[in-house]
Amino acid sequence: MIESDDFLGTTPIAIDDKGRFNVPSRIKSILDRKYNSDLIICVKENYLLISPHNEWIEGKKNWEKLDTFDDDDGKRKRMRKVLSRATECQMKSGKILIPANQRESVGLAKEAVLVGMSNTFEIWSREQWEKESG
Amino acid sequence: MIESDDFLGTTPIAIDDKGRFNVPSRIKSILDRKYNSDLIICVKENYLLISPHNEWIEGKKNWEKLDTFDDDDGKRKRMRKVLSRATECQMKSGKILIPANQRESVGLAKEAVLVGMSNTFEIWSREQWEKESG
DNA sequence: TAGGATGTGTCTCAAAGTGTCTCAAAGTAA
DNA sequence: TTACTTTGAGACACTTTGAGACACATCCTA
Repeated sequence: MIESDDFLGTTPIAIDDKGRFNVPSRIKSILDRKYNSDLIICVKENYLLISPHNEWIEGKKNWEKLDTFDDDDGKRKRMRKVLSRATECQMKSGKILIPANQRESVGLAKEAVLVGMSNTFEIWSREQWEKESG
Repeated sequence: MIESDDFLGTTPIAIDDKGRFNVPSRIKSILDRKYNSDLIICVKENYLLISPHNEWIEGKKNWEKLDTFDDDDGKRKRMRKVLSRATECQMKSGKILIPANQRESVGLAKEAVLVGMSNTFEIWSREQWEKESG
């Protein structure tokens, strides 16, 4: 099957009682084909940002250049905020487990939404997503 | 048969109980000849916009690059707006399936209208189309 | 070392998606 | 008109997907 290499679209997902969700088949097939099961989860303002590990490494090449003289109020501050709460994770048995503290950080309950963002994807609680998109 | 390379005209189509429609032969022959079966469906205000995947890739070349740490108000938000409303799909067995949530987004029931728009085409519910064109 | 919280593998069943056939209607050529 | 071809709606059986359930594993702390 010929498919695009981009994460796209909005898919409602259900988070189970252990904090996992089934990776939608469209997303899973892109991970299988273009990347692998290794992922990085970042906590952003009101959603979670999930990158394939390879994409993370790519991005890192850019922000690693940030030198020690950058002032503390700008980008460095934002980076610290994100990196300090980021974790590695893996897709296992077609599912992704979101650690409890990250779920709490963005108020993820059972009903959630996965939003494709080209080379990464985001997980929103349904409430937050309705605010964002509505 | 004289064949144009452009999607043109207005064709009534019937959406079946699973959410598929038969691609009108005029449209199908343009897809077969000039493009292929890979498509992108975008949810617009009150209709769906379907582009051949190639056309989408062309547009994508101009996109901004996203950064893990960028603010959520700027380019990320703009990009999310576009990407979250797009889904890729394929014409299969001469039919296109419109996912349930996209059908709901624009109120597509059984009676619909396909409108050619040169290098893309649109799907309207009959009611919306009558408002738009009438 | 027992018991809770967290994390993992696998199964089931309904819903979503897919391939193919039929038949009547529309279109086309002689 | 008549005979032949193409088209499109519907039917139907099959496959894939995803939510939920459940049993088991691991880790931590008391």
